[in-house]
Amino acid sequence: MLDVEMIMSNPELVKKILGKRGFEVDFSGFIELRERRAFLIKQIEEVRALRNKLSKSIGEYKREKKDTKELFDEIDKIKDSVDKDEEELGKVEELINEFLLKLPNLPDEDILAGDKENNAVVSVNKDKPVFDFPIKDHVELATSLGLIDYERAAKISGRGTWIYTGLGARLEWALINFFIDEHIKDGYVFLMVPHLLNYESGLTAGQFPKFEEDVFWLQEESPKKFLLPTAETALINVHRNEILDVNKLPKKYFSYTPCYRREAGSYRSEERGMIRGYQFNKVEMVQFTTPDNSDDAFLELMIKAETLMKKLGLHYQVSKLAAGDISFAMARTFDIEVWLPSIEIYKEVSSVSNSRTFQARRGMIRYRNEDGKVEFVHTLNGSGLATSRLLPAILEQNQNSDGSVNVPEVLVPYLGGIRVLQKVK
RNA sequence: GGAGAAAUACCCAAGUCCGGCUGAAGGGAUCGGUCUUGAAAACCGACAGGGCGUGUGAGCGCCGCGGGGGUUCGAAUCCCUCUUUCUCCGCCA
Repeated sequence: MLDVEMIMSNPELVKKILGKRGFEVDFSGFIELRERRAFLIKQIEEVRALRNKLSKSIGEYKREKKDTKELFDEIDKIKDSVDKDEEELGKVEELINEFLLKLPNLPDEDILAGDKENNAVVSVNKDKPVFDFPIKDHVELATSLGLIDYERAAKISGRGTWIYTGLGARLEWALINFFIDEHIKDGYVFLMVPHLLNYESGLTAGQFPKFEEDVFWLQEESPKKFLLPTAETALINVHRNEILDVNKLPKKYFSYTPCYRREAGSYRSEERGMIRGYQFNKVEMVQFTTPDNSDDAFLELMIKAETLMKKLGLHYQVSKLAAGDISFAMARTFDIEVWLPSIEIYKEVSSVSNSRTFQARRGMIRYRNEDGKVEFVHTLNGSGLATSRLLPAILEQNQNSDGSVNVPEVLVPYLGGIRVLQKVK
């Protein structure tokens, strides 16, 4: 949610900034609605003030056993005059809200306008791995090493799914455990959250109303619930409708959850295997901070995500996303993209974002500053990391000519000392 | 899944039967002070927050007793509805 005062005081500026995303708006109708709202509120409140005064007098008169006829006559005069205004106000506010909920966040000043093509690589880790043998893609590697079973997954569920089998499951779990341990070391609080969330949570996180079609809904539940598309949706809502103590900020959380996404129509040919599925694993970090601390928090999340990648020894690049590629609720996003040698493409394994006050406004997530004033927190999130996408990259980047795969050093302890994934005889 | 009870401020809790002097008793916590070498205790004092509107401002007004709706001149209090929590029964990892 954007700041209404900002829109009202400088609609042209807001329009211009949203334009960086390629988002077209016309605020003229909105401004009229806001003006109408102010007018109606004034009318309604005047009548209510009078009515309250008279009602109070009736109470007093009755106690003193005085005649109240005069007061009732006066009240009769104003009795129904607010009903119509109240009804109109309700409608006006609904329209205002609807409009506001459709506006995406304002990209930060340093964010480039335009779409994907304006994403900028800001750093690269390690050189591209070179192979002196014909390489295999992760589907081939995972299948031949007995790590993943796609066919049986299709049997028990459907397309866009897979089963981690044996060592494959252990490798995936090793990644998750490694990340969990790293985050705990850094002082982040581990939360295990519900996977079924209510509408309000999706609204605060910024998924709704625009992306209601992108998540899985449970038909039977009332009120309706959806499967979380990322742990962020749950984590961000932990402090919804709360006023936090400034001394307890920043709050740092992380969670591991599967992420459930419909991914309707988004499948591309190179995304076979585990690159895109209806369910994938991800460890997610979230911070609630004061505005002052928000840029530092962003940097911290970036460094944390990158550190994990470096420890895994993978070749990746960091992209600063252009305005049009930044998701709806965010003001800035940097992606960490891992190299997949088989398709010669970098694929996102982490997305670190700052929503500034966008989510906080939607969810009324606030804090009391040193002066006792209540302000919105900044909310940030970052994957740390998407394990299901990492596993293919590890297989492909670490493959040997005989079809075996070297386990990243940091994962060896989590795999009971196994250093090389080899074909089972 | 069935039956019942409840939701009041930072926490506990009264008020709800019988609508008006209740934007809400009392206690705790917190903050400030007295006392003390310091602390504790005791005592004194402060303590509804928040949203919205209006005003340069002190302020004034509107809305707030789980959410939404209704009855009424007037609702914490009466009615409807939803949500959540607790207790008991059933089922179950």
